[in-house]
Amino acid sequence: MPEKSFFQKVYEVVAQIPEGKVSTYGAIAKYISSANASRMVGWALNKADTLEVPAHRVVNRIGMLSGKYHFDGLTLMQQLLENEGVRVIDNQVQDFENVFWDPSKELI
DNA sequence: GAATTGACGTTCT
DNA sequence: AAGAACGCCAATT
Repeated sequence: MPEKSFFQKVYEVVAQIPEGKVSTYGAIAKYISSANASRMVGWALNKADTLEVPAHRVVNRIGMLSGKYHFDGLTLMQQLLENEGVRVIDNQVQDFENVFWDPSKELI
């Protein structure tokens, strides 16, 4: 087995984000490659469309649902988060610090 | 096969 | 303080 690719690591981390919590592209990217390869995280999630990856739990650093346009509906991402207990108003996560899930701290 | 792009973030000017 | 440029890895054209 070759080493896990960047994408595969992204899937692992994102898949472990607990309900009611969200993470950021930068945090995940930094946790994986120790560099701000945040764009690749977005790419990975774009390809992860078919996979069972909670891409809706990943937002940008300001807690904004920047990738909501990649979901079926314009409010699907927001609805998914609200369904998990995350308050989202106008494509922005409320209490972002409170629901922020840092892989480098929470994940082993 | 080379150039461009892509759900972002940091750094330089 | 605000805006522009660069960096990261992989995929698409």
